[in-house]
Amino acid sequence: MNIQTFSKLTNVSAHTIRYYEKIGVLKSIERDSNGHRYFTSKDIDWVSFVKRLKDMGMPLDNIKQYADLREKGESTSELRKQLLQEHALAVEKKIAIESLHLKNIREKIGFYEKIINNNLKG
Amino acid sequence: MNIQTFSKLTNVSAHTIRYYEKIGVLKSIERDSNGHRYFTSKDIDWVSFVKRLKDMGMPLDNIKQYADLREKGESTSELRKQLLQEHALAVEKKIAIESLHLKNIREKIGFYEKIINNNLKG
DNA sequence: CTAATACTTAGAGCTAACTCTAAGTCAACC
DNA sequence: GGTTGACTTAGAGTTAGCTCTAAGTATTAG
Repeated sequence: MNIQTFSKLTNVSAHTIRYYEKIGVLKSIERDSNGHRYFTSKDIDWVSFVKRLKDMGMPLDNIKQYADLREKGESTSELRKQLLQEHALAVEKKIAIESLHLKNIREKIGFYEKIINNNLKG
Repeated sequence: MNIQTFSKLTNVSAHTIRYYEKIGVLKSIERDSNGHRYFTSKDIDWVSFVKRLKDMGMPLDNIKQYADLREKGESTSELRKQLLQEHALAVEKKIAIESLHLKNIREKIGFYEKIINNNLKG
């Protein structure tokens, strides 16, 4: 498929796709006789995975590292696993912190409810 | 206290504190006869709250809105409560999404473990 | 009195992650 | 055969949130 179709299927703009290729997050994208990129379903899988990592707050730099390892083949499985494990831990911490903040905000909301109730009464 | 002391106590750089004042996130910071800012414990409380909102992913623009309402006094309590409630909901959604992603990543890690075990076995 | 230090301001610079522009090539339709 | 439209590239521009610089004033220490 061409870049437009790929862009629609992945929900990533053509600009961003070229950018990802430039910085090495997308690798070995093939070209046709015109020099136009063409994409396969494997590329869709990879971009979906990249999006997941991004959504979890992994910077593109780290994602690129992962992509570099992936390119080197199966011997890097252990390293890639480690990268994911480190990130999973970081996400767990983030969720824990956010939950704590959420609790604090809920308390603040409770505080506002008291004020508002008192105003209504008094 | 002066900006350096305040910076140390809040863990926010003096540059950032001036920036926050400039964009309206910090308001009514008083000045001494030299025109130097001086801060009180109330300012510490407010900056701590700002940091909490930021840590939960609220953009400075929204925090400024909140600060604007706060400046107008108690009549804006209901609006501020609403702002917080909206954000609390957004954070809940974010946590839910991150938890789902985490689950997916854990699956991927399990997949790597299988590959690595198979390789060891031969 | 001079040097060091803390503050002031306006505004430039930085980083991440895009996002867009300009200039150009190439194929396809009428 | 011209023009429309999709693609190409290098590189500039954008946004958020800082972060730093330059130029200047005021206080303090020796």
